[in-house]
Amino acid sequence: MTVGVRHDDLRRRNRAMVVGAVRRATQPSRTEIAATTRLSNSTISAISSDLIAEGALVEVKSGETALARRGRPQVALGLNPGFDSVVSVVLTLNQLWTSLISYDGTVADEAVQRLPTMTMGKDELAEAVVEAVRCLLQRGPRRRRPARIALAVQGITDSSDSRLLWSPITPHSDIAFGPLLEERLGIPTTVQNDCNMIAVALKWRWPQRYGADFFAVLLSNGIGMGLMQKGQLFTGTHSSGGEFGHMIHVPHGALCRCGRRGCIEAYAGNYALVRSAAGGAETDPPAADIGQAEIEALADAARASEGRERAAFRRAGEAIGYGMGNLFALFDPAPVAIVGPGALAFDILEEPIRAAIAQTAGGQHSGAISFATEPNEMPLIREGCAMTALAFVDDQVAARASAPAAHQPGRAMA
Amino acid sequence: MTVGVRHDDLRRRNRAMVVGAVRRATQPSRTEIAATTRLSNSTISAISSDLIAEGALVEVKSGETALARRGRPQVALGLNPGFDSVVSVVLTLNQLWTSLISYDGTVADEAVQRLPTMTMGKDELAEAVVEAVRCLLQRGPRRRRPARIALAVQGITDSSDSRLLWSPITPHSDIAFGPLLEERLGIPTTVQNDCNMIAVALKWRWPQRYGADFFAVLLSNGIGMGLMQKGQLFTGTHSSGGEFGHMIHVPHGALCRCGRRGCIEAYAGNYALVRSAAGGAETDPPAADIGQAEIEALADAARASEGRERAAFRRAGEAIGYGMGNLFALFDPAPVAIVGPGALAFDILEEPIRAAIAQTAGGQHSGAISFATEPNEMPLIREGCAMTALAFVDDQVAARASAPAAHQPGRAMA
DNA sequence: TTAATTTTTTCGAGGCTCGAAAAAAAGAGC
DNA sequence: GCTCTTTTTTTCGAGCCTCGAAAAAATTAA
Repeated sequence: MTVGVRHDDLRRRNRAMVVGAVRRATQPSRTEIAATTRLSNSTISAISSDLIAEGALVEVKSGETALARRGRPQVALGLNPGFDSVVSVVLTLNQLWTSLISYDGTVADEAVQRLPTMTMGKDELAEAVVEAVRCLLQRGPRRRRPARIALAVQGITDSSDSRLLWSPITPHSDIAFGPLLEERLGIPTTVQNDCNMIAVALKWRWPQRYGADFFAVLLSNGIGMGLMQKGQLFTGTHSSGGEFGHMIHVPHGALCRCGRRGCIEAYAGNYALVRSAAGGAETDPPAADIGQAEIEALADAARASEGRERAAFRRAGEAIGYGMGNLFALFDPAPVAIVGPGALAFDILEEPIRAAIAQTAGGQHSGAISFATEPNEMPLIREGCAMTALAFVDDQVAARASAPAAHQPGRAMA
Repeated sequence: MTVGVRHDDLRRRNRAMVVGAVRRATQPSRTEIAATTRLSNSTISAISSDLIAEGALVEVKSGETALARRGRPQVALGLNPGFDSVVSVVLTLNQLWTSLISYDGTVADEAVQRLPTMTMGKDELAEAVVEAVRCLLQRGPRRRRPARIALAVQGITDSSDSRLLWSPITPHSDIAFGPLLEERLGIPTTVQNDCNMIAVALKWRWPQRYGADFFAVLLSNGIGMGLMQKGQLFTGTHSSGGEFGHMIHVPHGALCRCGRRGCIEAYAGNYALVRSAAGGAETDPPAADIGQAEIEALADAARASEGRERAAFRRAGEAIGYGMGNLFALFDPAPVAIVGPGALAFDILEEPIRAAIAQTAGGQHSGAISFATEPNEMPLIREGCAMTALAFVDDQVAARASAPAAHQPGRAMA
């Protein structure tokens, strides 16, 4: 913050507080908002009446009177679903999910399609995304153009959240999804890392479990991580950062999908489990796409008896555990969410993970570290993506200095 | 930020901006401050006249007219050295440095003493620090009590910056320096990690080289790191964090001073170099305090010919390089400062460090990463410590709502 | 129907920043 | 030495913003 705070910044921030309070709480009254924001009732009254006049908020007449108390009943405020909308797009290996989200966060429409991402051309892939969004927007009732698109992809995005720098789902690099979608559809677009979206979603869904500090580790074909630190989503300085899966576990170690040697992913990714359980050499080339069934069969075999499968999971757990220990050395220990297909094998992974953490700087707290599992990552990614897009709209709403109110009768001039 | 912005926060922030601008720039004029803060001239005028009335700032009559231009000459504003003072204390293995710093950042007095930190009792050590500060304060001319003490130590501090949780310079853990010094001397005290202070100092000294993002790696008997990310000093959530030296380089690897196996320090710390060059086993117990001369002899031997010494430095560089590569995977690449005695051997370390980084996720930029060396870490630690203490005073100054002005004539009431 | 209670709005006071104008403090030119 | 020009700094009124107190509104309890 090198720049001074001007007078209008104050209003903007307090408007953001009010919108944020309404989004976080479920239909709070003005008095409740005043309590959580610690602003005075008069300020909340002024700001909320502005926001209602602008159409962002609505007074909700709850049919069931919440609590028949004495006194003037509280008036619940809610987000006006029709005020605006956003699009959340999730691009995974061979699949493309699109959702239309109302301003209040409800899903208005949704679509999934298959897409051969690995074999498509660069432009072809980008155009497919444009087309999918266009299709989604055209098939519903006639609506205003959404205010924002958020696109989540596995891989590395740039710091301006507009480009996909690298991803395992496509052989192409540096795809400018942001500028392209903006040009073709006229909608500002951000590109986000999928694991970061998982972290965002976890915080929204279970704010008491996933508070200011936690790790979300995605165990799937690749290994990803999203990290909340001091209440903020952690990102790199030039990119999405947090490339946990490609931290080096063993120098000169197993061959990774990324071409390097000894990455955590090269021990804990699905392809690594298959390679290791099959008794292949660590330098055998990684398989492309492993089916979920194959991994489950491996896990069952590992549960059944000692053998190559169990050893493979042990090596995977060790890689994850040492990696997490290194994270703890940097960030300090925090709760961990194990997300994705790998969560189904967490019963086999937990012991080696904890054993490895105990060997690291985070080790003194090894027993106290809480793990939770969440096998299905897709709903989280979509939800995080939607909330990220909505956060942009909320910022815009907060910044919109009490709208010019042109052609808007019923509003007295001061 | 869950709490609303009230009206007085605005003034507080803008006062902080002005104080900060004066501290950063060298005696700027009001107009220059207005330019850097983007506040209006009237606001700067009002705030700076308040700050002058309160005694924090002074108008500096520079003997040499900076630039004989036409028009009313600018009046330079400076920090009033006599306004307040702070104490910076640096506790290292067997040494204790204390400095009295004026509000303008100049060193008013300074003292060093030897101290057998490894053999002293817990209370004894703490009392020695109290006594050293008391001694420093008593020997000069009679002054007001300093506003703040900042204590820098190698090791891990807690998140409230008041306790030393663990340190290699003493066998004791969890020493409450903060509360103790505050109780005994009546001066609020913060305890800080030494490498974090190095990072702070680098940013103050060479803001263009060490800007918003850089790593400061201390190579000494132990391995430490301070990290600036997005303009902020990086710290853990419960502790000072950033324990680079105790990230695991090789699982089940060499024995570290901390008792664990395979830490980066166990390959790159002074004791590790000596152990490795002597042909000792990786599990040989680490030596306590290695003299600087011994390391320089090792480095000379390594420069002279291929052999065990050169191999030791190569292993050290590899450990550092892989560790930095892992940092780059999380934070993204950034300039690196190699600080401390190890900087003198950087000519031998650079090649293996770069080679290792090239094997990691940060590898694509391996050649572009800039290294700078700074062999003498003590001045940096003391400087960072002083600036940290002064930052607290600046915050207080900013928060002090235009002082009651009691018994202060010559100030018209509005 | 009246009293009590709680929420929400209204209103004036006090602060803060800003732009414009005025004041201040120099050099330039004659 | 005097006036004009230029630049910095201060002054002053306008416009916002938040706050506390009081008023208004909307309900239950008696």
